[in-house]
Amino acid sequence: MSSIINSDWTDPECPVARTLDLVGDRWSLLVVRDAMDGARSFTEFQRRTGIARNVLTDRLRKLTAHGLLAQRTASSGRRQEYVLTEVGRDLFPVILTLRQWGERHAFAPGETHSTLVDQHGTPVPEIAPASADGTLLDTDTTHVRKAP
Amino acid sequence: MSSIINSDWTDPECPVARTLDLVGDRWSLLVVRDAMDGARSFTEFQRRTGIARNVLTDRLRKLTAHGLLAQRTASSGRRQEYVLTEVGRDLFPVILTLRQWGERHAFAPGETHSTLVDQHGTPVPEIAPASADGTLLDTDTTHVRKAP
DNA sequence: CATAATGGTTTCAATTCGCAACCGATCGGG
DNA sequence: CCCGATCGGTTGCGAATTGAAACCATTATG
Repeated sequence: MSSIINSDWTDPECPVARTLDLVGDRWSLLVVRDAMDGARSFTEFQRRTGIARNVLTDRLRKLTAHGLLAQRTASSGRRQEYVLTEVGRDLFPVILTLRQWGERHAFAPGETHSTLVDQHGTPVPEIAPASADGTLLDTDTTHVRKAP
Repeated sequence: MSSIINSDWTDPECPVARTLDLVGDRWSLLVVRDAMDGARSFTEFQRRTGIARNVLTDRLRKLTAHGLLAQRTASSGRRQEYVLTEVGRDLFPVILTLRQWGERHAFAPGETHSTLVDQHGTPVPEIAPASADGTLLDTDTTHVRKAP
């Protein structure tokens, strides 16, 4: 379908661009979202995302090739399953901030949506980026320093 | 080029999916990244991202239509410019977590990359999602609760 | 006035995507 | 053990999206 290895980056020195080169397409992050919420099998990913099967094949392979997913034999039986690696699980803050932005801006007031809760059923608080001294940070108070 | 209004969501009740419906393509988040770092003009976005001009036209229009960018007349002169709205600026945590994941996992050890710093030039600390009581949260300690 | 830059639009070829059909291997029930 | 269902894909094809380049009207600029 398409090449699995991607070693020419859109913008090699920008970490944002590199991340998007790896997971910044229409479906990869939804696959990761579902993996975080318990999906392991091809069919389960397909059912949850609604992605076309050939495209899912491609995405699972790419995510695996890039080390975000691992394919291992299911505990019982011979079936294979896809599980998040530590690298893949580390996308948690990305999925969480996407979720929180969506909750704030992509729903009409009063419209219901799913929520992320912790083990006690308590909703996860909103992420608020802050500097080391605790002051809140945003676009106006930060800037990119180019690599040396 | 393509329809500007998007009112049939991939997965209507999931905020992650809704956000990705709005900005989850190859280029939109890079446009937002550059807008956060000072780009305002068509040419400047084109130069920084390297995106094809017709696609850039489409993305700027979509981001504007969805309220992440606003098109206003530049302070001096007659030229137009694109600026982030409050909604667009609120993607800051998303861009930041994408950046931090990239820094951790998309660079070889010792490879240099740009860095996000605050007003004092101090690097922005890593985001660590935590529950209200302060315990760190990750994929294993949270789950999605479906809308009621 | 000539030239260049800006902010696009148009055209066209190449990729990518979505859909449906197909397929071999396995599972599960009778 | 046989039949049907399920799993995990692959294949083929038409449609949609993208990328590259050329073109163009409207300002700036020397």
